[in-house]
Amino acid sequence: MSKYDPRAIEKKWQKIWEESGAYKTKADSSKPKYYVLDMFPYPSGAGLHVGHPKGYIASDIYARKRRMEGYAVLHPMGWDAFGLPAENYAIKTGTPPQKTTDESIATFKKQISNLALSYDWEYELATHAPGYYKWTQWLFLKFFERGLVYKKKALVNWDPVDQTVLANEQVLADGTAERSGAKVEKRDLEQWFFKITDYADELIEGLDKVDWPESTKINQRNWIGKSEGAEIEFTIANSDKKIKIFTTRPDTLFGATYMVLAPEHPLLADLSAHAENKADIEKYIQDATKKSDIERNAEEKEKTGVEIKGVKAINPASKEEIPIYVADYVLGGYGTGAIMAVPAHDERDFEFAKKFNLSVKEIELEDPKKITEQVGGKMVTTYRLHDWLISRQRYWGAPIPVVYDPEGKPHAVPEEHLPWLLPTDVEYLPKGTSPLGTSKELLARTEKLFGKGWKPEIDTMDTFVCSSWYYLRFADPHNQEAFASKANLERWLPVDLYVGGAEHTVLHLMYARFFTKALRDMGYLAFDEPFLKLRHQGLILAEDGRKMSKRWNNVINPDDMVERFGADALRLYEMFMGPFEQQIAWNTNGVVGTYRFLERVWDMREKLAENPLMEKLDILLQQTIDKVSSDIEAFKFNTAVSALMILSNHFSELEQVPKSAYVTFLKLLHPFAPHITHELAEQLTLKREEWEVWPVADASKLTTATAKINIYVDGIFRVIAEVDSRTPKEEVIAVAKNAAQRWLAGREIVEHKTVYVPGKVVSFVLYSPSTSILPQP
RNA sequence: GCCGGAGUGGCGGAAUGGCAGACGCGCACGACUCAAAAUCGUGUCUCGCAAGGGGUGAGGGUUCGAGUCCCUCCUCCGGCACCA
Repeated sequence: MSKYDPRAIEKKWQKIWEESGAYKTKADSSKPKYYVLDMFPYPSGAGLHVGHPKGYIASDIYARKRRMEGYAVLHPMGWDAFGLPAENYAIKTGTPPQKTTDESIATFKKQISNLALSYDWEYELATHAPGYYKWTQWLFLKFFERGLVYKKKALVNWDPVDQTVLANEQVLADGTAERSGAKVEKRDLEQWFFKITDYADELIEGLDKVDWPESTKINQRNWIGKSEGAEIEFTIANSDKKIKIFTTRPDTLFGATYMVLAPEHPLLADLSAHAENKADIEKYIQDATKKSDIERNAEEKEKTGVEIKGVKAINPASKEEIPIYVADYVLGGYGTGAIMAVPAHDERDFEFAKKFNLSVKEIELEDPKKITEQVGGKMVTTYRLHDWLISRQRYWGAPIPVVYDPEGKPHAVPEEHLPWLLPTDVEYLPKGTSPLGTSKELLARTEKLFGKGWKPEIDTMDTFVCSSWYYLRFADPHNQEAFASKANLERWLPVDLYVGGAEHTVLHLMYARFFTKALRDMGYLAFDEPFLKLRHQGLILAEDGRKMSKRWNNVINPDDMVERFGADALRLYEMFMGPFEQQIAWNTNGVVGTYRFLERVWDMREKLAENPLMEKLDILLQQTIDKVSSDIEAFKFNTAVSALMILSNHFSELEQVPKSAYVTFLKLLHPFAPHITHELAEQLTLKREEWEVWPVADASKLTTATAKINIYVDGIFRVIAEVDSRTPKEEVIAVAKNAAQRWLAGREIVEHKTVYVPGKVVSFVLYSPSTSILPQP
């Protein structure tokens, strides 16, 4: 009797699968399609830890089940390859990002291959490949043609030491730059935007159609932040200037006793020119705009502000003159950047009014619509969502395919020049402008194609642009004529199951939905939502309960686990350790548990027999089929594995295991542990069609012939009686009465309160003078 | 502050309103062994010799029956955070 040897088995089968093309995507249009997608990873130099593959294992189990059910399954993997870590590494060492990225991809791919994830590697893609970003740029041009891309000035984080723009992620909570330690400032720069706000309403409504975690839907709705209210103009005394405010409470207009403008408000320069305290105002504005958003939030919520002295606004309802303030508790980026302050009805306004000794006016509420009309305002809808800023003053991204004529007017690079290649002759070290500005080749290329005095755009695109359409490219990743052919898009899209981290509840998932809707409106797609079913995996923490990190020296490498216990035991453990979406600490002893389970499954082949199924075993078998099937669908992998263990434990108790039951068990185990099940199927000389087929439970056998009746007396569970399932009600109650005699003796049953739940419960309620459950007769 | 989610053995966790603690880990004892490991077996919420009682963060409620539903509160985790 040979011992279970995962190393030998797994190596053998991985080789067979690779050579036979076992997981090639079948174009077979006679089969229904199913598209299972993982959020593609950023290939970092550190490699994988055991937490990374958790989602991949789950989606793989799902994909394997679908194949066994007769679907044509698309299950691809790729690389979100552009991004900051590779660039920062280049800055530090001078190694080109192309090189480090390709090395990281090779490492990731090798680690993933050890786990028998059934990807079709012919569908592999990477966003940094010119063959891919050509189409990212092409899509940019389509969005540009349609007016969904525009350029405008925006405030960005500026590092005065490194002389560069920083991403928000590179600014620490105290407002200093992560790299240089300099105090980050805000600068007004020309930036490219995607007009995602055009789709704000549809992005909210579409959420009702998809099977996503409720919390993710709520997060997206909150992020979009739709809010109904009114825009009302306040005139300025002795001036023809007006200030427009947004409010959700026009009914409180009479109570507006002062106004507040955000420090970024465009009218401020004008107003302060007439103010008595011009210098104070300018100083306040300067201090406030210098602070990063993060810093503005990190500060205690103590209100600050300055009055614009000598300038008054007129409340359009009460006609009273009211003071105007600048204060940073009003945000420039929301509504109109100005508010009417109603301290009687708003906590923040009240706090401010208290600090600056402003009057608080109690008022009667008006009808919102009527008062808005009366003062010449209008009802409007405002969103917290802003247009998507996609310019990055960075090297390692897809170049924005735009050139400027000698007058500085932007022009789209014509399609025939795509891919608009990322130059390689650049200085990575930030010098105050985007690294692409240091490329002689890019400038020469631009002048050669467009003429003397033309200049290239030197910003690159946010990497989220690249990942907003990769799920479309997977339908047809090698197409040179289009981002994907119509036929392939129709065949595979939308994604039926999408698995990935909960950290992407807002950005990536919303950008991708925006792309889908915009491309639908351009006629390229025929569906509204890209991801029909979405699930998030929970983090795997280290054994010490902290996040796995080199810093804590607590990282568990999946390669080591595969070496010790095999990929099958690792896969099983990651699914068994707890609810899929929950964050759980790693425990290597748990892998020992699933390894032992597989050992027992292995040893069982020695006691197979062509016996018929006993009724008890048959029922358990059918129940296991039913449970494992529905649990996989519901992403309750932990209880699915548990059900498999229960069946296997039952096999262990038997002298001989009926072969047919064992084969069914192998089918159910197969998506979880593909190597051992293939090996055992081969040893049993099973043909593909005999076992690589998902079993269906025989519903008629799911219920037992005898029912266990729980008997309650006075609300307390007492005893179980077994009866034939078909026994009529009166007879069951009679049996129950008999079984519970001990607790019923000498007491009177309230007959009409005897509860009978078929097949489950008989509950006797007693007359009881002491507790008076019911009124005495 | 607001919006989600969750509190169950020594640990991870299980439980369509119907036997709380499935399954796994750990631990204890036993078998095998010169011995250990591995493996197998038995036990493992708590009080009690037992019959029986108590027990799912706290308190109340609904119900024949509550871990599960409702109310109040506490704690933890995640997200948003002066959004007018």
